[in-house]
Amino acid sequence: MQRMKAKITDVAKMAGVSIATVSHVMNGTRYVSENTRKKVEKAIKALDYSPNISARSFKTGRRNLIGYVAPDIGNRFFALILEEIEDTLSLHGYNLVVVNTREDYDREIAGLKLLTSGIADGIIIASTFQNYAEMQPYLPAGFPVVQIDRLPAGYVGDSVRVSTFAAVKAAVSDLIAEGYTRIGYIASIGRLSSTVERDRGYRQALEEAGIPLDPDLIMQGDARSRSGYDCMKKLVDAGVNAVFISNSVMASGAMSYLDNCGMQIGRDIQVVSMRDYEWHRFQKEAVRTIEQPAKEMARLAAQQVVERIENPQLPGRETILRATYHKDGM
Amino acid sequence: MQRMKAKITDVAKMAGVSIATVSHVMNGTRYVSENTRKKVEKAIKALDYSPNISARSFKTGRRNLIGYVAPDIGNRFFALILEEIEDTLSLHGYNLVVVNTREDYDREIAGLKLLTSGIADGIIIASTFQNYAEMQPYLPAGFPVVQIDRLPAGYVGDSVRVSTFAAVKAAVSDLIAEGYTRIGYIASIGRLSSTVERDRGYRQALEEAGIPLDPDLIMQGDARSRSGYDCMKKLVDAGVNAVFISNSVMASGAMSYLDNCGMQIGRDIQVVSMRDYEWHRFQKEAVRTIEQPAKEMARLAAQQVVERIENPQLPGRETILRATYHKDGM
DNA sequence: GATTTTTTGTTAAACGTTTACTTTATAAGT
DNA sequence: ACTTATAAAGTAAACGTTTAACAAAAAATC
Repeated sequence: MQRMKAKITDVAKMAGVSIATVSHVMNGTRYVSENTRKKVEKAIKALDYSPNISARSFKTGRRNLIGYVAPDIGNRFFALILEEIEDTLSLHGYNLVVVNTREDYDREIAGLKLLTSGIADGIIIASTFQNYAEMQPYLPAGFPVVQIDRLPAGYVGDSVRVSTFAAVKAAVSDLIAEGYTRIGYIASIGRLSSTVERDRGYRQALEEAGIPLDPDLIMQGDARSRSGYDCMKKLVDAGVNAVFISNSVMASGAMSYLDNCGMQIGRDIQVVSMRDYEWHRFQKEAVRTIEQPAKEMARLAAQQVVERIENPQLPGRETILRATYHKDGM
Repeated sequence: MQRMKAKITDVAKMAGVSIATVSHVMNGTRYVSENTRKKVEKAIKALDYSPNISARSFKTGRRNLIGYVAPDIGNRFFALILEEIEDTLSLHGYNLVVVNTREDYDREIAGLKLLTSGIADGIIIASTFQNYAEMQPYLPAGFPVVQIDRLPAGYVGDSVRVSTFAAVKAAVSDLIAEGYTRIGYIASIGRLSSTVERDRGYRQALEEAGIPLDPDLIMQGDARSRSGYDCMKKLVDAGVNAVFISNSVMASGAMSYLDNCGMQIGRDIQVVSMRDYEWHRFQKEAVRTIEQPAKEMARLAAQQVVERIENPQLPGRETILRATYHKDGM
């Protein structure tokens, strides 16, 4: 026979006190004399009692659960963020519910509906939507949200992201200063805030150096490795001696092509890529990289959503971190 | 002014029916005439009503949340499993709560306590505990649990794991057949079921070929890259011409050493490693690998926990998948 | 036309907590 | 000794659903 899980009334009965006292002992919401507290704690232990979280959540309206809505947790970048969010939240007594949207609008909407309907106390989201207007209907007014990595246009409120503009510009300017003039660019798809900045960085570096934009050196990739390979091929044919690749997955494909045709990075061509957290093997190569402080971003986002939950009056905060440019490999 | 979120009574009032009818319309738990259903649905839409999940969970005891307790979600292997579990669960209407234990016993216990106290309907766990007895106290009898990847000794119940014994043995036997006799082995730490099998595979292959075990060729690593590097160094000094590395992280370090001293894999030395999902770059190298069907394992575990929840009477199932040996690189 | 069955809805009692309000006992102030 | 303040704990009303038990109306059966 499997005995029923003990409830607060059982504890109260055993300890000879009221359920209110038991509750207060557990939550520390009221002073309870040393003596009775001891009794209650003993009963709790004896009955192996733990409160019914559902009942508590129902009553208090707090669930101590935060939703993380990510476009692709298979991507090392978002996985790293996931890990760090989980870690930070657990420090604050929160747990993490994960929704993987796979860059799909419907999945994102479903996730938002779900999380805001009473599952989570707050949400950290790297949205696939480019405009806030599209997601706003699914976020109840005042619901704690922190946008991470990407910032949908028109959004006002808490957000944490990394500005890559300066780092990209520095990297390209650096190439120019070293005498490279035919600098290719493999762009990533989308008009996400995170990718638009890289565009600006590349363009502005050239502009400031007085180098005209050459459309033949700008390739539009689709964020997949194969596409990086193909774009690199075209750029090599177009005679570039340096290239900036806006996405690490494409960089893998691009470097694969360079490898195939015997071009050595750092000698025959310069490569600047977003730094990835996946291919440690690149360490040895002379790839220049732009690193986003993913962990710190995640940590801040987690802290921010907790603060928002605990103090809804707080004004919205926009936190911007800076990417760093590494010239000497990864 | 921010108006209150609508509740079931508001919907009932607006539609001119009882709250019971509204509930039945939402859950399809009883036939409701076309006419009244329409009215209710209209009211739901008009009020933008969605049920309070906490209240529902509290009442029904179901939360539609599954816990995933993993030792290291920063590890690509467990991240991949996480991704696939999330995907499969969402198909069945469940969401995922993640607990990252970082191979820490206390964190695992805390996670189990939490998840079983009313957060989750079931758990999928890759436990750090080697003996089930150590974790059993934190799992209420009858609580739906599926052990994944690792099988604590003494556990009887649902589990999904990959047997690497045959593949490891095949790989080592293959090396022997090709004439390699000084085959090193870099072991991973711990007595986890998953690592013990690799041990057995290596030993048995040698035994069957009549090759005596040479303790000098067996290195005990600590599952970190640095350790792989050091062990490899010793093995090279000991004059191995082939090596089996029980852990992909250590393999990275080991190969790094081989690289450093100019040894080419496939020519100067043969390397068999657990196949990793991280270093795609290895593809080009002549590394032989042993692949675990992580995704399938995850999918099955997710299905299994759902089935267990929906049918608690089901007998426990132990699902064993087979790792595959790839001779021709990754 | 009376009885039974089916269809469609309603009523009200849970579920296990938290917490505002009330009570009792004890100490302090006059 | 009487009131007043303080300390410690108890009472009971929520919270928003689901669902068993019940009721009324309509349809079917005799």
